[in-house]
Amino acid sequence: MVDDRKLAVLRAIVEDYVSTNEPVGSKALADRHNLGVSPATIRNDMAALEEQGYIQQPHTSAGRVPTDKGYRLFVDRLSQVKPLTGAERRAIETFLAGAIDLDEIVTRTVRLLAQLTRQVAVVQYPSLTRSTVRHVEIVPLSERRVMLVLITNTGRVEQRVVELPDAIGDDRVAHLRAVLNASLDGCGLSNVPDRVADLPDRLAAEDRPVAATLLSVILESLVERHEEKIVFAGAANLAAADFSVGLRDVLEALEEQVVLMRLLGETGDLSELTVRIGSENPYTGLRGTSFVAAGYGAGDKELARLGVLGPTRMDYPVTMGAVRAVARYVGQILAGS
Amino acid sequence: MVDDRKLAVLRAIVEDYVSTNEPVGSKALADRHNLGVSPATIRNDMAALEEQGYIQQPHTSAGRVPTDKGYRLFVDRLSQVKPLTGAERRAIETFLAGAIDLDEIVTRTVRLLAQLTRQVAVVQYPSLTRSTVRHVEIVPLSERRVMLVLITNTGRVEQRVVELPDAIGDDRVAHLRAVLNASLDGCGLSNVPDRVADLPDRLAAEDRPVAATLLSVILESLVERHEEKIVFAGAANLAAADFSVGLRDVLEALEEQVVLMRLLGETGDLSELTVRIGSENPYTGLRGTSFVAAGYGAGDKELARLGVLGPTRMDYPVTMGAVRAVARYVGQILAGS
DNA sequence: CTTGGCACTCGGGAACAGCGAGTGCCAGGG
DNA sequence: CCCTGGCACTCGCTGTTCCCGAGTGCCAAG
Repeated sequence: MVDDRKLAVLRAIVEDYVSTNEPVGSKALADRHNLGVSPATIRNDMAALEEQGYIQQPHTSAGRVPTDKGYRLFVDRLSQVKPLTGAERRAIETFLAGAIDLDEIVTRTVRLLAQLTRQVAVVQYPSLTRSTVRHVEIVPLSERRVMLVLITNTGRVEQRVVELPDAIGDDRVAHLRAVLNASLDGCGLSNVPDRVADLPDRLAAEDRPVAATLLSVILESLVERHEEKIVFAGAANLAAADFSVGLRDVLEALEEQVVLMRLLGETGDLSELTVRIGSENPYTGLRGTSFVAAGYGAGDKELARLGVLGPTRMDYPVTMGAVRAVARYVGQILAGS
Repeated sequence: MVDDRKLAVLRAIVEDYVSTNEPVGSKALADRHNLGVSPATIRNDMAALEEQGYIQQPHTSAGRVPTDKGYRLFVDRLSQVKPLTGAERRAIETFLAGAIDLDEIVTRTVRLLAQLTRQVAVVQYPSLTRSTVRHVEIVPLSERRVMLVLITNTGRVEQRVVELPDAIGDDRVAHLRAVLNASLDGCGLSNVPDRVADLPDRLAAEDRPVAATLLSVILESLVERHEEKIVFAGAANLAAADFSVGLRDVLEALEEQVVLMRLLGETGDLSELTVRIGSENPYTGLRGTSFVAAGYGAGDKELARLGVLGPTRMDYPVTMGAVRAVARYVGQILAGS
């Protein structure tokens, strides 16, 4: 039913369509790829492929265009990820190596990815919930106000000003700091609630109200603040790609954190590439676009995800290569810092 | 030469063109505004206005369209800022009041402004150089690594991991922290270099290498890091405005921090509105757009700027009203927190 | 099963005409 | 001196028509 030659035809159609952006006809196929058969034969195969929903005609008597289903087959069985060139690898390395803090790593990554793929890049900040506490700092601002700073092993820093129920001196601050760090150091963020459950009981009575306030702030705003930060870059590339139709919807989707989270969120294994094509996307405004995502992380733990959004008609092998490579390099940088 | 009636005609042209987005002719003007004169008279005035460069014809025998010079005159002399409605004010207030830290204030502000004006909003983070040190924190991570955290009076937190030349114990960390805070507390960031110039000399010899390292990091990366962070939102509104021409250039400009800085940078007085129209913009990609900016700050110090980017054909009075109002509210929020 | 041939379809571009909004100019009137 | 109505003119826009050619589906022969 779908013999090898039909698959070869489908592959050729996808490749030609991606590079020319025009419906591809049987004759052009026979010319540009040496499939060893005549246009007429190709036509028969194309009819079969259309029958099964892999390709379709925009208008009667125009060439064929791959459907989402066709791209899916192409990605799953007909293509292989194209590795980057040496020059590209070196460029990535030097570009990312210059970053000095987490913010800059993420910013540089997202720009790099956008430039590399000439599409829209999306990067999620390393997830709080999957990282561990490296340090908790309490900074007195005035008698009844302190700043809580939580530092994670991924270099992320969350801070928050807290109003205290009692005035508090420097020595008590130091004590609380020591206690908090003793219980939380190295603790996975998702385990924080368990660890601190009985903390107030183990403190002197006078410390309890303050400690309770601080803990509730830590829990509510630092740990349970699931909303991961997501940034994107390369929106200008959208305008260059010709699909002006729906551009507005795509831009809107990009500014909706919720949509981005759903795009990135449904996670596969670390460094597995996820490709979501056209109507497979979870948001109607993103039909007509495909998303290539990968997880990244230090060591073997996936901390967050990143990806590239572009027209369904994109060069999947190249895009997938770029996404995979960048994900790996970011992982290395994070592990090393 | 430019008598009152001609100005009235110009005003009418701008208003009509803004609301209809079509070149406006003499007859339509006479109908929709009661200028008390006939179309023929208006035609004469329009000829004069065109002669002086305030309006122009896209094609022979089409209506007239304001030029940049025409908009400039309109903004300077023919319009007055339109205050927001009560409902809008309340919406701003409640929306901004919910913000918990600086990041969120800025994020909410930029979205609010984009939504309010249906254009692209640009907000600069409160400038480091104009704020003062509230606290310096040194957090030991390991024997030879510490994290430096600088907290400003605007709630901004800058952090950085530092490798030390010597191993250092907790007590020496505490000492350094105390010394640093003693000299820097309340100090304007631009004065930091002066304040710390002779610090190493006043320390014990064993502390000097470490102190020097820390100070150089503070100076280089925290204080002298002039590059202010700038964010934008509402790019989708660009696609809605019909000027698909040049959209790509505009998007590119928005992703260039440098361009944004130049847009915002040339500052007027606090809470003075700055309007830059079309070709007055410092970047070629932004011809065809206008930018309305205002400074904001806590109290009477301008900390940073924010603004709105849209097509030259924008509703200036309304946009200016929104920008001014949001700038004021953000100032209040910052002052209060 | 493949291939060449052939009639058919239809989107898209070129050429063309008519409409109508808008203009500039001019002569007459307050 | 300025305003006004009238009038001829311009020219972009729209709808129509026509033609071309790429591409197809089908069929009969190898």
